[in-house]
Amino acid sequence: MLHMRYIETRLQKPSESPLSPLRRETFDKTSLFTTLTPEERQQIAALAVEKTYAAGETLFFEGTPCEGLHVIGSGSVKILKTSPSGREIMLGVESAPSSVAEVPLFDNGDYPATVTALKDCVIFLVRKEDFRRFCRQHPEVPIKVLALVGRRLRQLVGVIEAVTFGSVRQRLAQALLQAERESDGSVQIPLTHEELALRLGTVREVVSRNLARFQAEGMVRIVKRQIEIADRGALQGEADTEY
Amino acid sequence: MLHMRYIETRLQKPSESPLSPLRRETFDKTSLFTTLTPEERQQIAALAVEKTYAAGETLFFEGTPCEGLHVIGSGSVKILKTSPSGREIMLGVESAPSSVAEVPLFDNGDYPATVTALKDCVIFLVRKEDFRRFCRQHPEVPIKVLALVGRRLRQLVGVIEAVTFGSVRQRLAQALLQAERESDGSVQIPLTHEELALRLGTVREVVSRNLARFQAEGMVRIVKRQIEIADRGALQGEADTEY
DNA sequence: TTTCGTCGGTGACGAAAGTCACGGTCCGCC
DNA sequence: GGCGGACCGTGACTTTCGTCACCGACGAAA
Repeated sequence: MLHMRYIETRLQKPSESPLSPLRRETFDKTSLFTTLTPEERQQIAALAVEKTYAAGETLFFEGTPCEGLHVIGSGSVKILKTSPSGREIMLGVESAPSSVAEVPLFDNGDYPATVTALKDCVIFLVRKEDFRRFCRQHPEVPIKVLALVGRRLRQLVGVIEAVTFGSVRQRLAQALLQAERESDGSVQIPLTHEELALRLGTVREVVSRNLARFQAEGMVRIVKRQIEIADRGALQGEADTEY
Repeated sequence: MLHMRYIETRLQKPSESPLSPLRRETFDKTSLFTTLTPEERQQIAALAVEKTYAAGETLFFEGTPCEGLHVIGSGSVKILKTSPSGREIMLGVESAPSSVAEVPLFDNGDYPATVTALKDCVIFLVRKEDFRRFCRQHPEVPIKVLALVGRRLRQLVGVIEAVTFGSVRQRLAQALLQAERESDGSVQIPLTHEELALRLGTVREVVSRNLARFQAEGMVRIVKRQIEIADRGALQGEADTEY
């Protein structure tokens, strides 16, 4: 079996050249591999190619063929869909330790969405064939992938609900609260109006106006072009208004 | 091992009481189980509970706990999300032989959406624990589930794109073409304006007006309250207008 | 045939979102 | 300090949606 030979040569390497701490740590922590033994995690970790992206760079575009599983070692990324006229809508955010592009690994399609770095990122790319082979040898892994994909699918359903039945005002409130959570702890929102608009699938002006309303109503404060949350409770109420 | 005892008792039944033709056929045809041997398919088939639903009945509601995998033996269902104010948006359609509710099987959450029968249906319900146990014994199955969930995830991304960037007019054109495909062959669309509105996440009046426009433009004909497609090409063009 | 319930058409209106345009503000850099 | 680029605020306008209201058309059942 040629496969076996190939795997063995790849898998013996790590004992000769030990894995970087970040690489080891990443594969230890990411949810997909928690059921494996440390040795097995090293095996899969050794297969990955390390890549780095600066904030703003895009990892891949929707509609292009899938290279493999992108495991996020550090930093965070956003998953988004673009329209030809330059608008965008954000489908989700993933931060280390996590992964993106699980879906096209199994249905042999192209990437369904674009992914770009929010912060500087280190990504470990496990090639499609390597990952699928690994899955065959470790049947627990696809189960974990399913759990992850399930979570993402739920997020998507939430987005659909918000876009279909909700207003920009509501989605903005949600986005502000989420952004606050992402920027762990600080009430400051490190996003421009334009960036918020792209997350929401709308345009800058609409975000500006809605933020102005929020400020007038005392829900947010804008000092020196910095958005900060003034009344989390009120915003939360706005966010989960039932349509 | 208690598990083994349990499974054995369940699995011996079929040889004593043979499975119904529909049941056998369903599990032979549905994509999740194509990699199994006929005997294995019989095992899983034997675990299922048969249920029937009349058109319009709902199989389960979003937010309620997941019982198991719903395999569609005959008929078709729609997957949808509702708003408290009575609006709906359709996330997808599944027809026999297929299945719904794969996701909550693996992430232990509630159903993410509601599913109701479009036509009279026979459903085979495989209880969650049974299915998960079966997955552990047959690692090919989760892979197939992943492929299916992947397809659904792509559909969802498509819906998001359509509602975020598109107009009702465009989505209506898409829905008409899709409905035509579902009603295999006939140009007649067996849907009321209200039903179309619910599929699109809008309201009846808006659908009526847009249909009237389509008719004025010669894309559809409405005779005796029956919508039929008059100019498929033009509709298709309308449907995939880039935003 | 009458009746009643469902479905469809349409006008009037208001609210929200998107577009265009332009001027103002902040901030880093020469 | 002044320049320039990115970012923000806002007015004016259009279009699309959704809502309300009401009437008319159709068809099944009495």
